[in-house]
This record gives sequence, structure tokens and C-alpha cells, in this order.
Amino acid sequence: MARPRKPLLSTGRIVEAARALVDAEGLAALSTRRLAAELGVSGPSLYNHFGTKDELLDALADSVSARVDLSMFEDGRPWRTALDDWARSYRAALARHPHLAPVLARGPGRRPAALRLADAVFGALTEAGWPPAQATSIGAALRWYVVGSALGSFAGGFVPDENAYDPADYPHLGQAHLLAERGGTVDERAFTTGLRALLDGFERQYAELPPRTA
Amino acid sequence: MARPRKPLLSTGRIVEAARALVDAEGLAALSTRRLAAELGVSGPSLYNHFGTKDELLDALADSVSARVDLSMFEDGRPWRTALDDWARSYRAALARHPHLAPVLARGPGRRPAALRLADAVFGALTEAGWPPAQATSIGAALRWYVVGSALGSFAGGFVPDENAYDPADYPHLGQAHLLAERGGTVDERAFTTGLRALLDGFERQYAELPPRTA
DNA sequence: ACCTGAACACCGTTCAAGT
DNA sequence: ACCTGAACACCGTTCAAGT
Repeated sequence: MARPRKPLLSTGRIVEAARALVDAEGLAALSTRRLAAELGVSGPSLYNHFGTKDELLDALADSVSARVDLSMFEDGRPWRTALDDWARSYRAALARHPHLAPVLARGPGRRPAALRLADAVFGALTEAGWPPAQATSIGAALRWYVVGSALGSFAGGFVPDENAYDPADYPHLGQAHLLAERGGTVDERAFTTGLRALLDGFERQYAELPPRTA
Repeated sequence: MARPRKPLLSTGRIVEAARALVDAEGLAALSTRRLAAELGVSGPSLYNHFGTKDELLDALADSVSARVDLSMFEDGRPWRTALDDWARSYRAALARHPHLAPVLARGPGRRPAALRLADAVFGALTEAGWPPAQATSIGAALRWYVVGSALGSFAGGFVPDENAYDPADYPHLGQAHLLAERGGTVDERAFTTGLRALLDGFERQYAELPPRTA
């Protein structure tokens, strides 16, 4: 066939297909050859649009970051409320593509949508009066918490086998096998509880800030 | 050669070599063939000791969990102090083997050392009077925070290139390229700040608990 | 510029064969 | 029981060749 008069591929179409594949079958199913087959082309064709598979993964991750709502930073909402909303929408976006969490965890690097996230959070905090160093810490802590929660379901980390956890070895894990069943609910409640604790804690630190001289 | 009179391999020796390889060259360098070569045997030999590569990874992850100090739960230390110490020693253990964080993030499953961690944390919280559901939430939140922090350096997620972040696109990221340089310090400070916030928040929730009837 | 098939240097895993 | 080499079905990536 060689070169068609109209390109068969585009970065957008590739990313779209990759996302569908990863969502359906996990990150391990994403091979360049498999993805190419899904797109009806041969393996090496992808290299006309991405330098490496890793660049493709970056673009894929950024397409998820791009879906995180940032509107809560637009009006003059209090920083705590804005961060609360942002953490939830960030988590929701990751929950829609759980297999991509490990890629998102890499950090923003040069990915535009991920950088817009970082910029919005940092900007909101400094404008609320947080010193830059503390704004950085808060952004990092929230990011770690959200990404950590998206990456490993806590409840799903246990096995639903009633006999998996011998009371002689683990005296306090008698009910742990139940976690796997009601996984989603347990994780949701834990996320909310932890987020509230984090924000309560930051609010306390905010109250101890020296008065603004601006 | 076929079977030697004394076994050449043992699960311990394999895990040890795997850890050295991953620490030195990252998770991607750990292939069964490469690891076997490192051990002076042929690739398939490993399958006499592990069913799959994934089982090997589980054992590898658990060897890290086994190194997390749990002594802070032994004496009757207040729950907050114990959790604070635990989170730091957990993070320190992961920081010593950063490439293994993605594997640790999978959750305890059937890994004995990881289960001992979960058991100790949950036990300490319930014995301090936390209701089981909230103890679960706190354990999950702390785990997410620690694993998240070990998995993705926040500072290292940015690029040390002075021109990487155009002020026109990201008005608040003017100093972000500096993060990559002083990465370790930035991450450490953020970890401490976030951990304090989390524990402050949980302490506040603890104070609001209905009085114990035990 | 954008696609192809062939090729290189890898993978994880199975299995019959050896002792 | 524990190792071997050969084999199967894969990988990511390069590259000359086609239009």
C-alpha cells in the first residue's frame, strides 16, 4: 500500500484507540503491534506519529488530565472549598481510567494538561496567601493522596477468601476478607475521611500563618 | 548439566538478586532471562521456584515490607505518635527501593509482611478506641499518602529546564524548573507537612468520637 | 510525508530431556 | 527435584523500499 493520499492515522486517533484498549484490557494489553492492529495499520506506522511508546503513554496520560475539571479555581471560592472540589474531580477522572494511574503518577514533566493542573492549584494557594513553599507542599501532598488512592484500591488489595487471613497470624484482620466485596464503598468512605483530615489539617496550619503584609 | 546435586537456586537467592537488579537498573531491567543470567543459570530455571514472574514480584515486594519497622506499635504509645513513626519508617523503606513502589501499591493480597503491616496499624487504631470502619479509613488514607509519595517524587515530576514552562501558558510555574534540582528536600518537607495535616485532622475526628462505653 | 514488510534483539512461559 | 536447550508466541524499534 505504502503512503495513502489521505493519512490513515493521526495522534488523536491513536490516543483514542489506545485509551479504549487500556480501559478495556489494562496497560499490559497496550503493545504497539496490538494497537496498530486495532487501528488497521502495521506496527511501525505508529512511529510516524510518536517517537517512542513512552511518548504515546505521555499523550495518553495527558488526555486524562485534560478531563479534570478546573472551574473551581475560577471564581473567588475559598481555597479549602476549591481544593476539596478539585481533589474529588481529580479522583473521579482517574477512577474512570484506573489502569492509567501508574502513568499519571510520573508527574507533569512537559505534559500541558498536567501542568495546567499544577499551575491552577499552586496559583489558587498563593493567591489565598499561602507562602510558595507551603503551597508546593500542599499541592504535593494532595497529589500523592489522590494518585495513591487511584492507584491502589485499599479494599481491593485484600483477597475475598474467607480463610485467607489466619487469626493466629493476623489477629486484627478477621474481617479483612469482607473488604474485597464492598470495595468501592470502603474506598469512597476512606477517601472522603482522609481528604477531610488533610484539609482540616491544612486549615489549622493556615490559621497559624503570620498575618499578611500585602 | 541438568540437575546439580546441590540446588543452585533458592527463592531467597533469587529475590536477593532481583532486588539488587531492580535497585540498580529499575523495574524494566528485571526480565526472567536477565535475572537468570545474573544468577548464572538459564532462564527457565526460575520456574522451579516461582510459578510466574508476578509471584516473584510479590515476593520481592514483600521483602521490602518486611523491613518496615513495627516496633512503635508494641508499647502503649499514643496512636498518633505511633502512626507518625510508622508512616515515616514506611516511607523510608520505600525510599530505599523506589523502583518497587508500583509493586507495593498493589495491596497486601496474600503477602505476609504486608499483612503484618495492615494488622498492626488496624490493631493499634481499634485498641485506641477507633471504630473499625474509621480505623480502616485511616489505614487506607495513610497508605495512599505514603505509597503515593514514594511512587512519584513531586519535585522530580518537573523538568529542570529553565525554559520548559512558558509563563504565558502557566503563570504560576515560573519557579517550577527549580523544583527538580532541590528535589529531595522539597519532597521531604512536603511529606512532613502533609503527614502533620493528616494526623492533625484525624486527631480532630478522634476528639469528636462518642465517649467510649468499654 | 506516511505507510509497508523484513529484520534485530529482546520478552514470559512451556516442555521434553537429562540426572 | 532441579536444571538444560529448543520452541512458541509475543515484544519495541529501525530501516530500506514504496508512493
